[in-house]
Amino acid sequence: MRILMRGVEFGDERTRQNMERELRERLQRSADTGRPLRVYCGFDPTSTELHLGHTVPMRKLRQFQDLGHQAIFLIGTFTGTIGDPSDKDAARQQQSLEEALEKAQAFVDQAWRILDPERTLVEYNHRWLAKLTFSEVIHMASLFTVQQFLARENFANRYAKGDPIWLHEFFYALMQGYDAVALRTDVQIGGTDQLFNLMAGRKLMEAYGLEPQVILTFPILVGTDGRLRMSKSTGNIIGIDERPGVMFTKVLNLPDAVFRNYAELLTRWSPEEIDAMIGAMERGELNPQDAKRALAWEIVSIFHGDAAADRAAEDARRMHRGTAPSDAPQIRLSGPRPLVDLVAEAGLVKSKSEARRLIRQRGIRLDGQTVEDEHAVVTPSDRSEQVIQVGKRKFLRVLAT
RNA sequence: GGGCGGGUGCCCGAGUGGACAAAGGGAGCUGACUGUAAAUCAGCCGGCGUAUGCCUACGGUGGUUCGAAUCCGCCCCCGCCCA
Repeated sequence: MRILMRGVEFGDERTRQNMERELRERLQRSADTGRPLRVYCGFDPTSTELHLGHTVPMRKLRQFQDLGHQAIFLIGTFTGTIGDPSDKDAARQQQSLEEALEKAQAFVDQAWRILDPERTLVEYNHRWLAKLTFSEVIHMASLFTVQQFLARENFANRYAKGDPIWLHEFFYALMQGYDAVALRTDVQIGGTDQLFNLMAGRKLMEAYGLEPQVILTFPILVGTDGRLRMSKSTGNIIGIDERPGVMFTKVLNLPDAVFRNYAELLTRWSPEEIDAMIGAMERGELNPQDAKRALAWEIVSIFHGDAAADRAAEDARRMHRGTAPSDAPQIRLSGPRPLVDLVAEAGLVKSKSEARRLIRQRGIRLDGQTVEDEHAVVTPSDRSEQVIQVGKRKFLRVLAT
């Protein structure tokens, strides 16, 4: 129980007490009857990449798994075509079912970094949501009032600003709620921003004569910018499939202020350890950089193992000295090439113009020497590789063919 | 269905015939400073072998004009008010 409730956050003490009590009762009943609880968390396939933000509820699912319960990894192949308004100021762009299914596959592939494939049920909500009849939808809609929706902060804001609120956005909560009905779940896990949707699930379950699910919500993980929720569309993500070195430096470059948020949501550290570290930082006994180095190691280790974490830490040191990390991309050259073409082709910059710009700003180095000439040419050497560095952290190794 | 106001670069937003790749802000990128953070300062910020050059771009389309983000026609879309 202590493990399962760790990190749970509702923003309301009464809700927390109620949920804790309900969860305790369910666990007891499960122990008595031998029926594992059905625990699920849904993810809309809006990108092809799972990121650290997704892993917070996923790891909670894993904890339930490890206690013998049934984890359901639900992919919002249908809800994902509508778009969740929860974290948005504006409506999300819609996509087709085909696109959603493609991304869903990518999600499943990455999910096994956290979940146990043997004990996970993967579900797709288009299987039941696509079959609902209009009268069923109307019935569900009749259980909620427009005022309840307009009371939600993001809708209220958009309404006040005169921004469009599309009718179909209201249905998002109903659809997600119906997932709980269709799956007959005992527990649903989600971010605190999902509270409204999860509560809609409880309401619908009651209306369908089912016992309402227990809901557990968790704080939102902020992105690399240190302010906004981590999400692909904001571009502030750390993907769980990213190379260990990239993951490591991204964590290292986080603003100091998010240390607690990350430590509590992502690491295996105990609350006591985390408090101790933050206390030491505040007293000036621990350099925040060292704390983040430990955090980076811990996070990389969780997803890629200790060895990869060690290597990433070493690479970060090398990069700081201006030498290429061990996993830097390589390119083979048969003859002299203009530097500008080379870095553009290798994808280190978006365009040749950008490359020229960077040279003018002294942001490109060749073997440690700042490149001064926009027309510089790279000539491959048989003897040794050459290292091109763009900005602080992009490297390219050049070898002769 | 009617009236009014809108649709501009990644986002917000100024711009009502040429000096507009288009003010300003945000985001992003580079450099300095630092702890590889934050803050601050400077620069950059559509593309093109760099060019007082060309291409792409101001909801769509068709016009007017030497010249259109700016004017006109038609169309699409959004907000507010009324029905």
